[in-house]
Amino acid sequence: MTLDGVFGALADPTRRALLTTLLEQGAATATDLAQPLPITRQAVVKHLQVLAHADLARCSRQGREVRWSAHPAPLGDAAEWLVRTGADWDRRLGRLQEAVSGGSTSA
Amino acid sequence: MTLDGVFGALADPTRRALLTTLLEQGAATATDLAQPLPITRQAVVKHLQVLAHADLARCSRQGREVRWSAHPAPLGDAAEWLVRTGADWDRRLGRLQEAVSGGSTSA
DNA sequence: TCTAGGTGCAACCCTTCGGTTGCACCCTGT
DNA sequence: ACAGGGTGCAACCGAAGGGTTGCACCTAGA
Repeated sequence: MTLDGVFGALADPTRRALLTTLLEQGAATATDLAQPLPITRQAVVKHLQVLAHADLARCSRQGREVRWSAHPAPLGDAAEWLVRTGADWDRRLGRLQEAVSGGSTSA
Repeated sequence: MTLDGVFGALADPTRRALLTTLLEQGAATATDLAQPLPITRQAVVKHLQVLAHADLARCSRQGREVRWSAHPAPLGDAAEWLVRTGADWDRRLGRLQEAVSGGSTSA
């Protein structure tokens, strides 16, 4: 899994909105998704392709329509990275506090 | 808190590396951070400024040096967004499975 | 005081990104 | 068959991103 792709995809508010919309509605076409937005269908397609490149969205053709759906599994990997990084810091902070306020004066 | 800034800052592998380095080493100057990297000190400074803009890093002047340190609190907010979004999807998937394989045929 | 190391600022380059437009293509329904 | 809606592709544009270089400034230390 590529953290670059996932974080990069989530960095854009329009893409986060598209992702949540897909999660709420289950599946939709680019045309449908573009309608309430102030941008073109083509722009939405580009955003969806970015999401797809991060494996956060997938598309399947049905007749002349292309239905997009969310695939939030990589969110878990990204969350894991965040929590692990933050947890490491918490542990380090805990050790630092121990060292500062702990029993022995020496570090 | 701005998810744009945090996710955007984490989208770059160099910035993630800088962040983890700061978390491991506690604090460092831009010159120190740039030394093992194949990029210029100025590039590192720009990356650190991006991290600072997302409130993921902070700097303080000490004499003629500027020491940078990590501030991973926003990671928790970003992780919360990820988990919440993923959890929503899990609940929806659970309901869908109930509707498909559950007792009553109507949704 | 003078030298050297660390920093900040500004200009510049090339690439990527977000977005638009125009057009060709294909599927659907009458 | 044919009109219409949905899609894909390509070109184009302005802005932002990542990176570099050059130089001025300031602080520490001899």
